Amino acid sequence: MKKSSNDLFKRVYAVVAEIPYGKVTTYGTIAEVCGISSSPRTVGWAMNKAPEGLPCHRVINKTGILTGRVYFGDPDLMKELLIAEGVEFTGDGRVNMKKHLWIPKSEDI
DNA sequence: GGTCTGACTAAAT
DNA sequence: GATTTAGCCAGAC
Repeated sequence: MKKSSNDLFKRVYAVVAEIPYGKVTTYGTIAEVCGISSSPRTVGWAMNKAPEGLPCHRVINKTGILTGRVYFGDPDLMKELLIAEGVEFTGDGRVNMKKHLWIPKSEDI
């Protein structure tokens, strides 16, 4: 009975689901908390299959760019959602993670 | 069962 | 300074 990987997915979903309102995080941060700091791709890939109700729009890349925004169905939907939550954007179209970057805790999972 | 891709990141060229 | 490769984990074909 080792579930091996399924547990990893649960961690990723748990972290993303714990992102507070008006906050954002990065794939690398989530991966690090999940214990796979070397594979942030796995986190993003999990987002691809993320179930509904998961605020995956609060998960962005380290540059602050809304990656995978097209996967929402509307390329601007992701940005609109963050703006609606009070997240600030820079003139470059990037998220002001300096103020809204939220770092989860492994003990919180 | 082997191969490939994938919403990332960092280092190397 | 910008582009490309390499690394990693897990699922889909």
